[in-house]
Amino acid sequence: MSTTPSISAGQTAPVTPSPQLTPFEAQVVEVFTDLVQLLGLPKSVGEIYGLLFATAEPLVFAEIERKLDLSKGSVSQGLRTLRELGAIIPADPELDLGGTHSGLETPRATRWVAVVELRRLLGSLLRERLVPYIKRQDQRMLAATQSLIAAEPDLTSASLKILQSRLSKLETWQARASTVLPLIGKML
Amino acid sequence: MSTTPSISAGQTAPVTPSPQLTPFEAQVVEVFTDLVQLLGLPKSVGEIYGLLFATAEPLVFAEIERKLDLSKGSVSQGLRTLRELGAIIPADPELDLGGTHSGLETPRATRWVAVVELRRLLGSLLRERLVPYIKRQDQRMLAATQSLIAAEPDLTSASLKILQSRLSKLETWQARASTVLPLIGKML
DNA sequence: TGCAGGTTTCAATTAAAATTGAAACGGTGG
DNA sequence: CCACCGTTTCAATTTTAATTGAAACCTGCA
Repeated sequence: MSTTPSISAGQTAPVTPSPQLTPFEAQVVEVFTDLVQLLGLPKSVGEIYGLLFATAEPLVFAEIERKLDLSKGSVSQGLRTLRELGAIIPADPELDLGGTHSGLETPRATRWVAVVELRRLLGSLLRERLVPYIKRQDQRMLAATQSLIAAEPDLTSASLKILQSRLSKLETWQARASTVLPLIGKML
Repeated sequence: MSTTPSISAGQTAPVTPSPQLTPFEAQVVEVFTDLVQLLGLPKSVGEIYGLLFATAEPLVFAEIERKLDLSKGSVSQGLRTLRELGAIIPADPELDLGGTHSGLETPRATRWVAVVELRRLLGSLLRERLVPYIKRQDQRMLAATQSLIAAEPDLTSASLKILQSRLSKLETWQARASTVLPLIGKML
């Protein structure tokens, strides 16, 4: 499976050593490491997703570890994150059903595949990251409003007016976000 | 090191010192530090914008520095970022027009105000961050496609099919993004 | 019960940002 | 030309986040 590796001299891959990756895999991995950093996730998460995206067959833990030259810790953590985001799924349904039908069954490793449907990815991103964020902000806005009320006597009425209008603007943003985002999630 | 932060004797304010801020200001600042970290910008940028958002009158460099207890460097860098994002503007139009009509004019400091219109903020965020990002990704996708073509002989035709379909899916994402985002920008 | 992969945990380490502060840079009025 | 004020620059530092690797933890099997 490995194309002739070890680029050796010539083009030293600079930032991304990509030791065990084909050029194609390396390119795709780069696409996703970049995307993932835009989203504020660790690079390793992008590498793992990128590798799975660039690979037709499912991969197991150990292959990911080897091809990307990552530690077990990173792979474990990265797979967990991607699983939680719904960006990867086990290739084999959880079935135990077939029974213990062979002698050479060692507890086989989970084989992972990338979820490549944009709607699913965006959907869970919204659900997992934006929605909790908005919840947090709602709390904060409430607190801010109360602080403003408490401060009232200390402000000129002109300032108060302005600040009130800004706060209400913020609340509008919030409201818009918390109605629009779930909607988008549904629409995808 | 420090497993436990070792509270020791210091009465130094802990995580959120907010030394010179009213409770209201502190709350609003928190809202924006959080938002800004979601966007992958430095915290200080959120603090500065939050302070300006929470203040009815324009503020000058020195006041920001003092109220947020930031270094000159951070304030300068933060103001620059916010300016570039179109999130703040000078309160006083750049006018020199009136002429040098007074004797007590020291080179006055720029007074900054927050831009509070969501559409403007989102618009420039799209323009300044997402659009350049998409440009970069376009490049990468091209490279990836070429790599795949180059690798063709090394792949089973089944794998090749799958990878080609994934790539084209990626390209679709890209295309959608690069048409939809500018559109959104306009619509705001 | 013991063993053998496979995976997770978590303190220590390393890498990556962000922040600082001192020095340099205008530009303006004296 | 000089001295001053507001601002920017940038190397050094600090802070924060990601990565590592060894040990613990399953779980099914013999």
